[in-house]
Amino acid sequence: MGRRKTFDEQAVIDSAIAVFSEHGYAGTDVGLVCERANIGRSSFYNTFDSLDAVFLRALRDYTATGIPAREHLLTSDLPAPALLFERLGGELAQQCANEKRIGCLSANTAAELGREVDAVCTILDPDRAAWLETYQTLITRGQADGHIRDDLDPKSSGELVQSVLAGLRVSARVMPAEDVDAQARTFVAALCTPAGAETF
Amino acid sequence: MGRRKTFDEQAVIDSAIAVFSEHGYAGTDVGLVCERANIGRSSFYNTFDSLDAVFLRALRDYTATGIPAREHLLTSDLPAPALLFERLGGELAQQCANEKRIGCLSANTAAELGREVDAVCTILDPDRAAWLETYQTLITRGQADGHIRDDLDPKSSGELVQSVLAGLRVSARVMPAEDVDAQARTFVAALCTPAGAETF
DNA sequence: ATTTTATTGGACACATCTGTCCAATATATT
DNA sequence: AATATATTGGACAGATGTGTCCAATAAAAT
Repeated sequence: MGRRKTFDEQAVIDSAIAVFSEHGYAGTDVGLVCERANIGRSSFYNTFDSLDAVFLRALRDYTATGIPAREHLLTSDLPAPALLFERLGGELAQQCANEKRIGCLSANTAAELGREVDAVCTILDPDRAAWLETYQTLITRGQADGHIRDDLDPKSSGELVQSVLAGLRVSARVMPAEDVDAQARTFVAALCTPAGAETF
Repeated sequence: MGRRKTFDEQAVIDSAIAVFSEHGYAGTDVGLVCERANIGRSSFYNTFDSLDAVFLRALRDYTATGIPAREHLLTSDLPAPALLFERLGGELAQQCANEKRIGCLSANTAAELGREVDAVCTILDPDRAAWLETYQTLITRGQADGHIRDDLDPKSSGELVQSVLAGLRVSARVMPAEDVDAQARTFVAALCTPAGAETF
C-alpha cells in the first residue's frame, strides 16, 4: 500500500457548501473552494470530477441536514408555535452569528437559479416538499390544539412559513439581528390565537 | 450636425435591469446586455463607462420606480389590508406573468451581495428604509381602523412585510403562481382582525 | 456633395477560469 | 530499502470575459 488520504473528502464538500453559500453558484470558482479547504487544485481534481459535480453534491449533502431537523420538529411535544419560532429564530440566529451573514444554500440556490437547471430541481424539489409537509403538519396540529388560528389555510400557511424563512434570510443579510428576530416573532404571533401566543 | 443617436440610452438601462434581474450580478456579462438591447459592444462602451457602472445605474433607476408605488399606497383611501394585498399580490402576479419568473432587482441584489459592496448599500439602504416606513405607516393606520391586529408591533410588522415579499419572490421562482398568491392572501389575513379580513 | 457625428464589426491585450498533465515530493506498507 | 499511493506546484491549452482601439459604414445636418 501507499500513502493514505490526508484530507477528508467530506470536509472539502463542507468547505464547498460554505463557499457556494457565501458567493453563490456563479460567483464561486475552484480556487476559492481549494483555499477554504486547504488543498491544492490538483488534489481537488484528483478527487472530484468538476466544480459543477461538487456543487451538486454539496447541495445534496446540505439538504440532507434537514432530515434530523424535520424529525425533531415532528416528534417534539412542544406547542406548534414554539416549534415554528424555534425553527425560524434558530436558523436566523445561526445566520446572524456569522460575520458574513451567510444564508442557506438551498434558499440561495433557488433564488439564484430558479428552475433553470434540472439537476438542481431534482435535488431541491423533494427537499422543499418535505419541509412544506412538515410545516403543514405542525400548523394543523397547532390548530387542533387551539394555538394557531383556524381561519388560516394549513397548506398555504405551511408554504408561507417556508417563504417567510427565505425572506427573513434575505433580510438577515442586510439588517440587524434583533430586527430579524423581532420579525420572526411577529410572524409566528400573527399565526397564533391569543392563547397560542403565550406558548413561545 | 451629424448622425443622431438611434438607440435610447434609457432603453439599454432597462435591458440591463432585465438581464441583471434574470442572471444576477455575477451571472451577467456585457454580451448579454448588448444582445438584449440590440446594440453592438462598441456602442455600449461608447455610451457607458463599464458594466459595473451600468449595474449601479440600473439599480438606481430600478429603485426609483418604487417612488410612485409608495405614493399610491400612502394616498389611497382603500383599507390597509387591501393595499397590502394589492402590493404583494400585484408584484408577485407580475413576476409570475413572466415565463422566466424574473424577480425584483433590489431583492435579488440584496440576497446575492448582502452588504459586501458599499456602492450597492448606498442605493439599497435608503430604498429599503422608504419601503419599511411606508409599510409601517400602512399598518399603523390599519390598526387604528381596526382592520389589523393591534397586538402586532408596527415596526417589526412593517419589516416583516418587506421580508415576506422577498421570500414570496423566491417561492415565485420555483412554485406555481396560484400557490404564491394563496400565500400572500394567507399572510395578509394573518395580520388582520376578523373585520379586516373582509376588506380584501 | 460635404461634413459631422453615430454605429458597427473586428481585432487586440489582458485577465480569469477550467480541467489536464507531469515531475517532484511526502507518507504509508511490505 | 523498495514499492505503492497521495499530494503538490507549476505549466499548459482552451474558453470566456473586459475594456480599448481603429477602420468602415450609416445617417443626419449644412
